[in-house]
Amino acid sequence: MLQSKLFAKTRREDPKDEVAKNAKLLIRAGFIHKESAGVYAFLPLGLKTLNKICQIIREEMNTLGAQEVQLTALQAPELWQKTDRWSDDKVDNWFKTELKSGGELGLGFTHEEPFAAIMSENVSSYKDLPLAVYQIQTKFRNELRAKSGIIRGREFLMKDLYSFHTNEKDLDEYHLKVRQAYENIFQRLGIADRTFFTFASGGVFSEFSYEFQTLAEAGEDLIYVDQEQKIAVNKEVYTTEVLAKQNLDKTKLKECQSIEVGNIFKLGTRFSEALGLDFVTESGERQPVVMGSYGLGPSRLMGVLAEILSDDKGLIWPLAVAPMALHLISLDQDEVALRLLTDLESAGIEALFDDRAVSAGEKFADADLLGLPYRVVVSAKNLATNQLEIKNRQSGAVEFIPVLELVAWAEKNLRP
RNA sequence: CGGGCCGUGGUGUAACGGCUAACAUUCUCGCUUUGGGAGCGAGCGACUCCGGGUUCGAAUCCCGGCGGCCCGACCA
Repeated sequence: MLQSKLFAKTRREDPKDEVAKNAKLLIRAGFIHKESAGVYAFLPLGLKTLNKICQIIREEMNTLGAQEVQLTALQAPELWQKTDRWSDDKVDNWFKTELKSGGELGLGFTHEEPFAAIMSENVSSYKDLPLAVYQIQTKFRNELRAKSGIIRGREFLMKDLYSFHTNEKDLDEYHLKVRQAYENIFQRLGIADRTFFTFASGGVFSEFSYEFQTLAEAGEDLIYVDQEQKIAVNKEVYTTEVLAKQNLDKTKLKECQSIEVGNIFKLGTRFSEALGLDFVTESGERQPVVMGSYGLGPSRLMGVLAEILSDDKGLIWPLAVAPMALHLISLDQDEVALRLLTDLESAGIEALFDDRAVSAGEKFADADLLGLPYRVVVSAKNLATNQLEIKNRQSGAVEFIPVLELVAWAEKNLRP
């Protein structure tokens, strides 16, 4: 695609109303637009990256056998009153609105209730279980204080998976599978080595909940990491008792700042009992369904990537989620570059060609800021020896290849 | 929700209570230039967040509102 036509302009300076690195960089690079505190729009490049993150999550969810659905953001009070989560005293981050026809609706901040309710229409026998459904949907939370750019917004994208089982044991087994799927996702996103399965407070549902915490200086959470076992304990449950229970040696733990990128809750029968979600067993008894829920925030993940994979010049996207793989820069060699772009695109390789009439320095600076994985320079100097220069944004490594081999190089190096 | 700081062209900043609100950048046009945000010239672009007050006179002082950021609290 031609950069001159791209609806996104880079900025030279940091926005004054942001402190978080992820927001500063994403705004400067034209990936997102700030609408108000904690509310961000996704522009073409940002949306491409967000969609790629979603697609990776989707593939792993589908591999698990979960089915994708889309529930509504608008929520009627009745369901939530049954589980005692409608009142502002119980849940303080609802966005609620009056209906002109009378009555009230809220914007969903999570979806245990509607999922349990829908399932009660579809599950009646042990033969219907187990079952897992998920959605990737915008969630709304009326945070008292939004902060950290797109890492903690009032409107954000969330993948929420819910599983339904006949018994706890089945839930436990499924929980391990989801855990593996999450590990796969973090692997593909390039943050697996710094992301830890973490024990956290179970809140009202159970003794523990489980989180996935990614180490980052900008993190809001404090966790205690056991590097060998790749396990951590959130500060909120960091007690001698818990450590003993999880077989963790206090002297081996390291205190780290981190960002919660995913979570798993064993819900048990809290929601199914309240909402009448039950099934008939083989022996003809009626029992409540056992539920689990599993969250993952695509937009937050994007913020985390911006936060930890960037440098002082700008963003650095891993190939798997970069809006495009290649950034073509022409130094007064637009014709050749344009032909290369056409060749790449007809081979199905996404590239951005900086065809703007600006100085070389500005093109380089912007390429660094946008952070596409590879920068290809087409210049008279290189063409004199019939070569192109390819620079890896992350490692800084430079290689030269014959002009005619660009597509072959791309097919070899840019395919997942 | 408590505490602190702050709201000036698209962006980033400046301006003692007093001239036509200044500078840089972006943008437009022309020239020039192309290996790290190059140069010259000419332009476009702001009722200084909103409402009230003090004053001969308010971007500037006072009050209220709204908005932003940070610390804390909160965070299925």
